Amino acid sequence: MTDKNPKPQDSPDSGFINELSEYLNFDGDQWPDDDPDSFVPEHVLTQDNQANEFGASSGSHFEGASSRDVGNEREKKEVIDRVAFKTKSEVEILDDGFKWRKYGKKMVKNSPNPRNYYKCSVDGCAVKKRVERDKDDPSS
DNA sequence: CGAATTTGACCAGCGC
DNA sequence: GCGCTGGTCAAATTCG
Repeated sequence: MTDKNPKPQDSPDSGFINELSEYLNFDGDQWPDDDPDSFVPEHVLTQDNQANEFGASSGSHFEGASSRDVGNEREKKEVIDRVAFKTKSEVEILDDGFKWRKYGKKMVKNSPNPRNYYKCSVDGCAVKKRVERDKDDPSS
């Protein structure tokens, strides 16, 4: 963890900020391949085959920051952290420990399902989230 | 009453 | 240069 936190201050909410660091931890080079369900919110663990999805077939859907090959100050402040992962759940709002407020919805041609845009509504948290259903797996 | 959600419109970037 | 797609904002509405 280096500069993952948008606001590395000693605010009273540094408690969940610290939690955020743990969630962003898998953006680095150490993906929990041996323990894919370690970063899965317990709320998602409603099925029994979800853990298998993470380590079996969906393990190649992870994409780290795209600004790695640049090696310059190109967009280091714009693209701080970009993590893509697939979860299997009936609900779109996964409780990562934060409050997500929906601010937009868009229909994408890539998928018959609408894409939702969420923003962290917690004070000091400027994280944005893009959530869309898998066209092959509406539950994902 | 306040906060969250919804939906449409607007803007920017990219491809042709 | 124009059109298209994706992303964000803002006003109105709904729910707690």
